[in-house]
Amino acid sequence: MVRTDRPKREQAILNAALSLFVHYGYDKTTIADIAAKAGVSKGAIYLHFQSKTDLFNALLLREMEVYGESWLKLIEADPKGGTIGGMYKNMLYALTSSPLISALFGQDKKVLGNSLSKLDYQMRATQGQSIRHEFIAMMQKADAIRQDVDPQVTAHIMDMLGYGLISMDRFKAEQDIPPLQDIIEGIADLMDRALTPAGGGNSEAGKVIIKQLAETTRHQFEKLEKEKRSELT
Amino acid sequence: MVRTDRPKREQAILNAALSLFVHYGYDKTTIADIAAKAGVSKGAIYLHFQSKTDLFNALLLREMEVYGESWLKLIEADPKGGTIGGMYKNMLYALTSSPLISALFGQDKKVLGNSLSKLDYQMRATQGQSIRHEFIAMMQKADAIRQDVDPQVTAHIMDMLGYGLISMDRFKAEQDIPPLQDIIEGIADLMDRALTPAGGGNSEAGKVIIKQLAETTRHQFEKLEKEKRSELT
DNA sequence: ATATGACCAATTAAATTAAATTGGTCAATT
DNA sequence: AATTGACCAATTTAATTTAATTGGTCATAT
Repeated sequence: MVRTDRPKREQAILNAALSLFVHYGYDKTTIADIAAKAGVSKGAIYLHFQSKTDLFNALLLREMEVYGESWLKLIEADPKGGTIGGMYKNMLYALTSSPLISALFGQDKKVLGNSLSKLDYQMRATQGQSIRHEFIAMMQKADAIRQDVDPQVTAHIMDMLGYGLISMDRFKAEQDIPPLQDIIEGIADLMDRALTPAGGGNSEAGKVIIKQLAETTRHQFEKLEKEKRSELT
Repeated sequence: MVRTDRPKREQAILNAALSLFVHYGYDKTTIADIAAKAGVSKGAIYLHFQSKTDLFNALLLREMEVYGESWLKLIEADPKGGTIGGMYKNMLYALTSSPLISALFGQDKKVLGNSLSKLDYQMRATQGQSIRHEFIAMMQKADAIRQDVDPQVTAHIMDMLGYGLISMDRFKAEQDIPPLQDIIEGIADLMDRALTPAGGGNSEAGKVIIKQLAETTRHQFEKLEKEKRSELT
């Protein structure tokens, strides 16, 4: 059939790949599996992607864009989006809504497999995802975070919580972990109480910075992926 | 030599085992290694311990006692030991000062190896170590923690931070991690600010509960180990 | 033009065998 | 009575071979 439009089928392939990668991991998922699930032939995959790695990269790029977009949307919609707790909450929600990004962030060996974990994917994820202390400093300058906290330490603690959120299941039994939503809300509350300046701080200025961060992060992701793609030609 | 007194040599063996286990892991450490390092013969090890597993259990028991003791000592000495942040800080300090307990708590595969991780060591460590929500509830009753926090969630967040503290190095590069002490102090500060009731709360009552907790934990450890030892006879 | 799937080289996994290590014992020694 | 270290069965690790899988191609079909 000549009528199948390419973009649509490309998305179908990526959708198939996403669910298979997340479920069975990169290594255990074969091109044939993806083709079958997407309802196309094996050869067709190679009409869209140069290689399996390239396919994974493309998927990652798409998911990162989804992640960035959903984060931005949450920020826009949230009246409390300008506080540090609100910002963090939205980030975590966005993060947990994307299983692939979560897997990357949590360095899920099962999903990443061996061929991929050797590459610097988790490094890129870490760089892209972890809270930069410069951001905390900016929030301080805008009076959205108390002046007397150490940006480095605060950023690191936030990283710890992000990491813990998606990898505590390796450590605790499922039934001992409260619902994800409750944890996220709890963390946000904790952050707000501990880090908001006396008097409430400047939530409006905070929102501007946060939106900036979300956009920068998104661009960073795109750039990283574009680079990777071209370098693998 | 008949003159070597048993307790002293037993400690020497445990000391040797500790450093070797932490350095090379359980599997890669042989009885012969331990004997050599402790300056005794291989056979002598079996004059003190029934098996390698038994030796490990004995070591664990000793280290848990050290941990419990050092925690209690820190609580006693700390004028702020009655606040939730102070309590947590002391717990983390005690934890990080014991490499074996840390390895267990962080489920360090390298240290625990394969033969041990199959056993329920980490489960026991988790049970013994993680913050019980009942404790949070007690602190609330004593007005040492705000009434309107969810004990389950709060306990879990504290677990996340404890876990993150000793396993973030798997995730972030060494140079991106602030000094341990700074992180611990930062967490303690965060906890205090977010969880202390308006007006400061009742720090004295808190201290009593915390001391109770430390002692209970210690007893729990002992009981668990004693059980394990007898059951392995 | 597009799409397919049989086909292949190359990698990976499984099975098999051989070699080395090690937890634990005990006769000999002090 | 206490301690040792050579010794052994049993398990682990390493090496080797064999079998299966899979990423990627391309002649053929639509």
